[in-house]
Amino acid sequence: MTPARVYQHPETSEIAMPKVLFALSEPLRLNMVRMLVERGEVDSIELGPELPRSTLTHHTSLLRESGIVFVRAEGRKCMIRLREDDLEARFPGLIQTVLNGYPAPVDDVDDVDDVDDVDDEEGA
Amino acid sequence: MTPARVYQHPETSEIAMPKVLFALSEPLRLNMVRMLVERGEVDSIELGPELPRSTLTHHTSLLRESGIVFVRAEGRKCMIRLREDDLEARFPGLIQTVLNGYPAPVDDVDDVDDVDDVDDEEGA
DNA sequence: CTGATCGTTCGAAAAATCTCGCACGAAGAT
DNA sequence: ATCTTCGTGCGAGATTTTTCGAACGATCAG
Repeated sequence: MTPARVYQHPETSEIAMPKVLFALSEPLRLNMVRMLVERGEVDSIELGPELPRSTLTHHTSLLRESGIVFVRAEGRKCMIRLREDDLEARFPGLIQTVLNGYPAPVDDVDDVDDVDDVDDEEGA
Repeated sequence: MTPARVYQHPETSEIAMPKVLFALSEPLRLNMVRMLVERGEVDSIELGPELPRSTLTHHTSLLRESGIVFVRAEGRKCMIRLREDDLEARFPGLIQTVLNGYPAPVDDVDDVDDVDDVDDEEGA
């Protein structure tokens, strides 16, 4: 099992607030982060099934390089998950605070799984 | 006393998370926000004494248009303050969470008192 | 009034970012 | 082996952002 593709990740201490905020400042990436919070580790393609592959790689790379997500290769595909512990250690409450202030797009209604590992509700 | 310059501000409900995050994603502007939290309302020039005026206007305008600050003309100069209540109502805890994760530059030593509380009276 | 200072706007130039087609190597299926 | 699918890197083009000088009106001191 030699990992074919190796991904570079910043150390926890290297994660910088401006880079993280910039990564989160795009609705596309912010929705990706929300999905990661809700679903845990996901196949990269789930983050943007209708995006061109090179575009998707661009956004996932940016999320990875800013320290928001951890990426690992599994066979052909790559699995992506939020660096929850690292982010929580470095910027406590940030992700939750941001997501609370950014309503999920209503057009996404296909997640009917019992996903209540995330805490509490969103108002309005 | 007709206000010479009038500034457009987004309604509280119009303040959008992506725009706010983008505005905060630049160290320059993030430091401005920190100063606003610490000092309350300040003369715009205090936010960047060494910046060209047009550059300063650019950044303060961006902060204003994203809903982060309130700007008012007073004589020749313009006074800027954080929209604390509006931001807190819309994105509870966001500003504090972000600033907590972004250490102040040690370069700046003219900081008077230690920053322990921020929700206090700081009026001029 | 004159002169100085301030913030804004315009314009242009530079830098960064975003999008996406294409070719390539790696991995799985047959 | 071949064929297909996947992610990545490259390159180009488009869009956005950043910077800052110059000109202008407004304000204040004299």
